[in-house]
Amino acid sequence: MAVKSEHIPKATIARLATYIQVLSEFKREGTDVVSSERLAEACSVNSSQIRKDLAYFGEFGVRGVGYYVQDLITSIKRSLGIDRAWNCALVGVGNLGRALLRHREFTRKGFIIRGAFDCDPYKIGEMVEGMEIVCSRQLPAKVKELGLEIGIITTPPERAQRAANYLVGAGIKGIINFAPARVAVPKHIHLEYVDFFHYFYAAAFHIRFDEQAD
Amino acid sequence: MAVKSEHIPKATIARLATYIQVLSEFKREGTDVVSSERLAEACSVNSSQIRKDLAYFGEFGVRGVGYYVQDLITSIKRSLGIDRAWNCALVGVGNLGRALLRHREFTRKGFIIRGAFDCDPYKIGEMVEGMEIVCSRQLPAKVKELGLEIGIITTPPERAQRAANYLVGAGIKGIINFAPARVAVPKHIHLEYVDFFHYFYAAAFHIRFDEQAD
DNA sequence: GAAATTCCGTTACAAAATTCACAAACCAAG
DNA sequence: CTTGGTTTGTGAATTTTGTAACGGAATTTC
Ligand SMILES: NC(=O)c1ccc[n+]([C@@H]2O[C@H](COP(=O)([O-])OP(=O)(O)OC[C@H]3O[C@@H](n4cnc5c(N)ncnc54)[C@H](O)[C@@H]3O)[C@@H](O)[C@H]2O)c1
Ligand SMILES: NC(=O)c1ccc[n+]([C@@H]2O[C@H](COP(=O)([O-])OP(=O)(O)OC[C@H]3O[C@@H](n4cnc5c(N)ncnc54)[C@H](O)[C@@H]3O)[C@@H](O)[C@H]2O)c1
Repeated sequence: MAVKSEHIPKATIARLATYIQVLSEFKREGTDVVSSERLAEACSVNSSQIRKDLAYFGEFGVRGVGYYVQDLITSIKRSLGIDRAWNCALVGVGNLGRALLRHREFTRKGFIIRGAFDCDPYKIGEMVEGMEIVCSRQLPAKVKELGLEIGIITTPPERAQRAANYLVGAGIKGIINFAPARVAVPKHIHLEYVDFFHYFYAAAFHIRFDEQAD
Repeated sequence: MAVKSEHIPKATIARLATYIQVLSEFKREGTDVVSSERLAEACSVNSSQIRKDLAYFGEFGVRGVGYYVQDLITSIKRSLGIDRAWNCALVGVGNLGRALLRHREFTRKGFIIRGAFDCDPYKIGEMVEGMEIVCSRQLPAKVKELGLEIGIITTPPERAQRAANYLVGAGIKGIINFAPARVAVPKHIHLEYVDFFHYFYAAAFHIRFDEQAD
């Protein structure tokens, strides 16, 4: 699906992910058609917001009717580029890495972890969830062989830069970094930071702030 | 630390978390003083942004000098309300829940998981990381007994609402929901959604978008 | 089949966030 | 003590994001 406008707000992308989640729930409940008003309520956003977000990508609704749930899910997925599978490499098979490898939802949502890499000789060769843990040095070969496009970093923070270097050198296109460390990559590589503590900090701040307001 | 202004942007809170991360790295490297310019570069933001974000909470810098790294970390922590420990309850001890329980960083950062709850009779009584898995029904008693304030939901999505209800009923103040499901809670309860797929969707979108731009 | 109703897409407007720009504050050197 | 070189904190300008309003397309009702 072609993008109409030049720049799309980061916040719009985040909301589209929420829309998919809520729409999938509607679908499971057997709802076929939904208005922007009803969807907005379920997502805790303004209904104009939804119509505007969708307008960046095309016209998906029917005036006087609303949006067909299944069609809208398909359209949003196409807009986000998740109407196809993405092959992923996971670097760092520790606690978190294993939890991700065992999570079936990644495959179901089209993010297929096809390679698991570690540098610990005791771990290399071990099977996790039907996948053999491979030495990080083999990344370049595996990236080419398996067509890996997205790298997932779940190493300790002090090793995150090295993992990123391996991934970039191997020709990966994007990186999702779960380690709490900033990493430097060439600017054509897309980089996302996932920091759980952001959420905890925000919660702590608001809980204390709300208390003070009383 | 008193808050100067009424409303503080959500984005500011998120950035403060990044500042702490980067400042901690500076500290480890032995840097004592840092200018907003240098911090900005390391965080990939504008330097006025940093000064403005900090100004919401007070005046932490010295003109002509910059910010004392350790002092600034302390000040930001106080501003966010993480200058003390927060007792947490984890509901749903599966793959992800276990990874979180084993993660030492939570305790180090002041988010201490003091209770692990599950509803699976086979899991109740099991020890994980020195903690006994307890039946969810005991939440109200444990919340009072241990002074638990933040609930972490790591149940399957279809059980997330029930877990939230338990937590709210038990008197928790905030919830961090790792399950991909919207939940309804009274508005005095602070709720944060952690959805890994947001990051994957954003990566997929940008990788494809950047390719198209060529 | 006309009128009333619903609800999308878009434009116009308002609000919020970000960046700019500069006075005031600080330090170091002479 | 003064001067010169920095760097903060903040009001003003700019950019971005979100909301409201409304014309028009589709459906339903009578
Ligand atoms: N466990 C959690 O719940 C959790 C939560 C939030 C963030 N994190 C972050 O995720 C990361 C991983 O956490 P964890 O608990 O799984 O740690 P872990 O120590 O259990 O696992 C890290 C793994 O990375 C491997 N590794 C180290 N250097 C490597 C390299 N250069 N190349 C490939 N593999 C390498 C190690 O051998 C190990 O298997 C950490 O940065 C942590 O801060 C973890
Ligand atoms: N595993 C991952 O890497 C991962 C990644 C992203 C999101 N998630 C989400 O996190 C959640 C947990 O994932 P998981 O892989 O750990 O699943 P899991 O099935 O391994 O664990 C879920 C646990 O919750 C318990 N549970 C169910 N209902 C409960 C209730 N009412 N009260 C208390 N406990 C209850 C189950 O007994 C089980 O132990 C899911 O919603 C999943 O979508 C997981």
